[in-house]
Amino acid sequence: MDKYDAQTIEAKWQRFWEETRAFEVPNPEPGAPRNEQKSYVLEMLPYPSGSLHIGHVLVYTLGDVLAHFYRRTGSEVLRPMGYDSFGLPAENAALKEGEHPRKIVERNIERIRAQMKRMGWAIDWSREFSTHEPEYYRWTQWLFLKFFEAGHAYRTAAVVNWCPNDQTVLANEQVKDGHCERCGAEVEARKLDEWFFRITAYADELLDEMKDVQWPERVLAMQRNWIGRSEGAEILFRVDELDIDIPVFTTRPDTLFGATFFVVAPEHPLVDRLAEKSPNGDEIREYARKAGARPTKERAAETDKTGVFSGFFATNPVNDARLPVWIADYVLMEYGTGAIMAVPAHDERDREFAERFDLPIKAVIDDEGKLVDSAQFSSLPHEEGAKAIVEWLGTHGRGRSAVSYRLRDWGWSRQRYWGCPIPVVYCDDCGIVPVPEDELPVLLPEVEDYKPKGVPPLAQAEDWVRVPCPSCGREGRREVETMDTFVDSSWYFLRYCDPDNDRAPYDREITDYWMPIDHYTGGVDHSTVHLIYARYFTKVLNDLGLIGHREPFKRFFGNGFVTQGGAKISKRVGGAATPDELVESYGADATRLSLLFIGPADQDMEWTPSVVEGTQRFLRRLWRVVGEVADAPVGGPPADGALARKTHRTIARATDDLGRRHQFNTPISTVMELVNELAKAQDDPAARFAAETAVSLIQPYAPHVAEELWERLGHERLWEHPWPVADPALLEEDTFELVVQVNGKVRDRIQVPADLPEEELVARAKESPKVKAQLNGAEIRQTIVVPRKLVNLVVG
RNA sequence: GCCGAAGUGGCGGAAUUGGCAGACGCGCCGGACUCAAAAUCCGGUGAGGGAAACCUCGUGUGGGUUCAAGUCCCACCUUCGGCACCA
Repeated sequence: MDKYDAQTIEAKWQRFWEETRAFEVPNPEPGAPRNEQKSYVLEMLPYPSGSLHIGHVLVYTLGDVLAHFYRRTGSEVLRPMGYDSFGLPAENAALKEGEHPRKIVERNIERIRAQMKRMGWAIDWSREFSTHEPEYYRWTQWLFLKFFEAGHAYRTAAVVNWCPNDQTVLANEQVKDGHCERCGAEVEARKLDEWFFRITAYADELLDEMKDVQWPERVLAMQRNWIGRSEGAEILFRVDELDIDIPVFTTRPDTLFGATFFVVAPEHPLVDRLAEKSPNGDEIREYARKAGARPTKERAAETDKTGVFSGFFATNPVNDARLPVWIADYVLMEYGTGAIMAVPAHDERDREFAERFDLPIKAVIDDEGKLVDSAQFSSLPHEEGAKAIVEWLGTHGRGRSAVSYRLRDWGWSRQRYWGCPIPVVYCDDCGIVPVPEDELPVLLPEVEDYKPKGVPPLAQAEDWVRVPCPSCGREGRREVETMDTFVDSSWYFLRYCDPDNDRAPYDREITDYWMPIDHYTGGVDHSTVHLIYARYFTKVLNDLGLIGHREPFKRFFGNGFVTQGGAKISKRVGGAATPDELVESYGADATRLSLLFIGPADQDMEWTPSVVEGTQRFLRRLWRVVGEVADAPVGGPPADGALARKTHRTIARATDDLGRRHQFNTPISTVMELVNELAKAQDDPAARFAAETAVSLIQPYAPHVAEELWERLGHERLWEHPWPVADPALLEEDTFELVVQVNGKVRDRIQVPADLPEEELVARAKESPKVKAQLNGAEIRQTIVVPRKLVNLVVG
């Protein structure tokens, strides 16, 4: 038999799949019967900011394995691909290369597409699109209009994250550790007008509907942390001298009797009024100005608490205690109400402040967790006390239970060029006016200088900006900011369902068939960004009646990072292998196999050349062994010997690992075992069955070599061939190795017939010379029998 | 501090419902083929003791439950990820 030649084989089948459009799937015809079993398999779409790296090979191979597996187990599989080509990542790549973003992006897309085809991924290429194409962003704009009309989108002045390097606003979700997620520059606080989506209105839905998805706990936990829901109470404190009530939020209403002072944040709107009436107004104003200008991060880093007394007192509604009102920067305006009741006995920060400024500390919970010194609530367990106190506040009109969130509204407009234009017009008379649907898309104009400089580059396109107000017809001005890339990617999976629709973003009947996505794969770095935005979008679209589901991704698989030489591979690092080089040296099949064989795909993994050398060696071995079996004459009766049974067990294991356990590495191991067995028993009557099965089971991982060997075995179109099914009758051997333990320690292993009754198993165990030696005549106190596994003899 | 995940040979990892720890692969050692090497094939490979049969120990640490624990319970330690002056 000839040598295994990956390049020739892979070229042959890739050409065949392309010519026969093997992986295109039609949409259901209206009214026609539909395949009951559909499977929408998707991986996060790539930014065309360069070419594919080894991490991409992992993600898309994971999706590919599933797509093949589901197709062959009877599902109609939708497995599309596109490019997240608008927005910062793509634009920054273009700026680096010094050419127009469109040119760079389109060049990268061509490169990536070629790489994907060279990997042999089973993609429905007829549905491909890029988010920067007007045919796509027209509908991004259309969806925005729906959001805007329904009050989900609004524009307001806010303190936002400003990246001085990228010269644009960033969403909270795009700031990691105080730095820009994309470029790493330290983020500044700026107050300016921004577009927002009211995602906070969906905080509870985003939490509650997690129960309807099968996601890794770690990802759900990240989203929970991000949303940061805290239950507690809002309580009104009265300042008589000023005739005002100040609300505070607390998660610990049970400690209300322990409040000994009161603090408002320096940015709190009431600070001006306090200063105005206070004898030390200048000091207050000075403190508030200085403290308020500092970012939260910096304030938190301060070791000593600072603050200034206002001269006023707030009244504790439960006991009329007069609490001195302080202004201090350890209280943040952006959380709760920007004012707190301070309970130094039971809050570390309040305690530090009390100690620093010599304020009283009053304990109201004892060692047993019961309330003390709390009037009629004393001696209640503190959880009950909390409820009782909130109830009391309610009946006296001084408070109610309340919930606070860490989540902020999603700021998504960018002062940059390369993004989806926002279809609104500013009119002096009519305000913000949406562009009529039939005038979409608002095309992104060409501008001379698209480089970021703090003001939106679109403002230069004066002819484009000046437009009649759609409402009154007088002169208006277009919005010159653009949408963030995460808006584009919040609905792209719907467009794949119906990519050529020019009357709507998609046909509801078609999305109702394909959606939700059955298996979504991508990096967990998107846990609190794309994955939360897409969930939010889906819920709004559902509430607007535009789609029939509330969660976009039924199951999410968060793949680990691939490292080479210890570094995360996002760009080409020195010495790291690229997919192109790997494919050239080892072929696509060995490369694909290597990334899934290293270890569990949901954990980070270190890729080394020795792994792909190992998988290449396996493929050569498979090629030789299966080739030899294929060349041998066919014949012999149906076999039920050891090799046949091993083959059935391999089917069962690979199927269960892939279909139920979503484990990608162990199916490869189990097929390797089968090939090892087959190599030793090529004359076995079941050899051909074993060879065919090995090829069939490895097909999702290494589709080219599998197809070629399948053809040599006299068959065709393995990718459409039903997945093998194990015969339950042949899953076990007719004998098994009985483990004999004495006092729980293995003392012998004996081969026995599978159908031996329990008493007989025990008898055989006792006959073993090794066991006899151990027992040494002692009396057996207890006998444990695990059928088909072991016998344990317990002696005194 | 809070939330989450994870600690197993020289290395990546396997062990699905509590039932033989270390599958599969890498590396290493020995052998075959070869003038030689590469490739390939065959065998070995947790640690300690022993000539061997075999024995003892062994899944981060310390306890516990059980005939039996990598797996379950309690208390810790370490690493990684998220959140964090969030009241």
